[in-house]
Amino acid sequence: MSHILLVEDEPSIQALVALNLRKAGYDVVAALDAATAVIAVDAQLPALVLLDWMLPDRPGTDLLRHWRANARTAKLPVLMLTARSEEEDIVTALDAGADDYLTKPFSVKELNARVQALLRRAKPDATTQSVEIGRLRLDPLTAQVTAEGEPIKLSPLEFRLLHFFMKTPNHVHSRIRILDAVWGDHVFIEERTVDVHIRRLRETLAKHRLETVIETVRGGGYSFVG
Amino acid sequence: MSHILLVEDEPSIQALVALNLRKAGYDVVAALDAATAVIAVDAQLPALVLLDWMLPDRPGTDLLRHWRANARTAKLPVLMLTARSEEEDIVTALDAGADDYLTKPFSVKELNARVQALLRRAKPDATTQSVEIGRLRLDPLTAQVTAEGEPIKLSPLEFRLLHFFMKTPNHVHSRIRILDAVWGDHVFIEERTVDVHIRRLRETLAKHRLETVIETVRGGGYSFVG
DNA sequence: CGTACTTGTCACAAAACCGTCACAAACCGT
DNA sequence: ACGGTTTGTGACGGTTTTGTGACAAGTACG
Repeated sequence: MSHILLVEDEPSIQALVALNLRKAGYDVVAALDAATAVIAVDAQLPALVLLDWMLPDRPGTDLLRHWRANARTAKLPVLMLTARSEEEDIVTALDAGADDYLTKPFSVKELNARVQALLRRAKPDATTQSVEIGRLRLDPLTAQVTAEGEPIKLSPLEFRLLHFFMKTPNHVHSRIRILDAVWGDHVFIEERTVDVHIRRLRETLAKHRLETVIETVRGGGYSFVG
Repeated sequence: MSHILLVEDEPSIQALVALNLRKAGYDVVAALDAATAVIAVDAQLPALVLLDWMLPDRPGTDLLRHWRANARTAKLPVLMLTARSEEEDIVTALDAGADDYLTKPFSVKELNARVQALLRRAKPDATTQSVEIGRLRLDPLTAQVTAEGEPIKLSPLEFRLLHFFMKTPNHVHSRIRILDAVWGDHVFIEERTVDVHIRRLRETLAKHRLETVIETVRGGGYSFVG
């Protein structure tokens, strides 16, 4: 369920990489230029960015520096894609704050390996790690939720919502925080919509004798009790 | 209430936005150009600035950079208003340090939502440190109170009240002080209302064999004994 | 196309909460 | 013991917050 942003202006490469990453189970958002990439990151912080060295509107390193300078995106894992393996380029890339680089042409296998490595390294915060609390188990990789082995069917949004709660059990989250984390920073959504989705989630969980896991904290928000 | 500075040179938009914000209960100060805005911020730091992209004397981004460079105004939440949704502009705006942006034309509803979100996000975190006194434990992060592990259910107000007492045990607090700290500085509430909530709190705590933790100090107020 | 599913929003219902009052009880100095 | 003052308590009405059912728009998919 990891969110990957691919910033690449060459359509053939973009298609190839996106296809492979999707096949590997990642959620891929593509951007053709730096401006689009900034907006995409702004809307939802991806787990990883694949960033092409050459972009039509701005050098990739420039964009990278921009992200590094911003607190919210400072630790965003970035894998740079460089056309040639010129050492100078690589130095510049790492200097700008790239976590890793890959020179074209690269094999699909190598790409996947690097991506996985970066995601794993960047995750003390388990986003690909499955979470298990009480009788509930949620696996982001396979997008499955089970209660004592029995699968529970959830909509994508409900899944993200539940995942968010299970990542920090017993913590109270305000509706604003929930919106930011589950929907994305820049969405324009009614706070009360959270309530509705909480209800739907509760309803589904209740079918598996889990009616008490999500608790209302009046005036504060909701929390997962475990 | 919250003080908002609106920097916008077009009278029609200024009037519209100001009207709506005032109706929403904000205290709005308007500036027609960058120079006036600087003076206004200098005079009183607003809780939020709505900054137009195009100003007669200076670009809005320029003004924003000026603020960001100054310690006093560095963390001032700024919501930029851009005329067109040109991605280029948005990038520049965020680059200059805008906290959010809004493209004209925008709905009143959306404006309010963004303003509210920014103000809420800017609010300093409430104390998240948990307090433990005797058999009682209060954790603001999870909004839970427990007596030897047993959860105690409290209303939001009771929670804040208890938290206040536990932060300074064995301290006598007058009703006025309690009102200021728990209800807020300038509320118009009967002093005796404190008594009622103390009673309710005591009642709940009594169920957990904690009937003696809140003591009455005749003529002085109440105190938490620990 | 049509169908099933997802998602955001609304309007109303239900529940919880809060402030206040009136009166009872406790306290204090004399 | 007494009058005045302070505090405790039960009850009540109004307000705020949350739950819920319904609906419409959008999406995916055959």
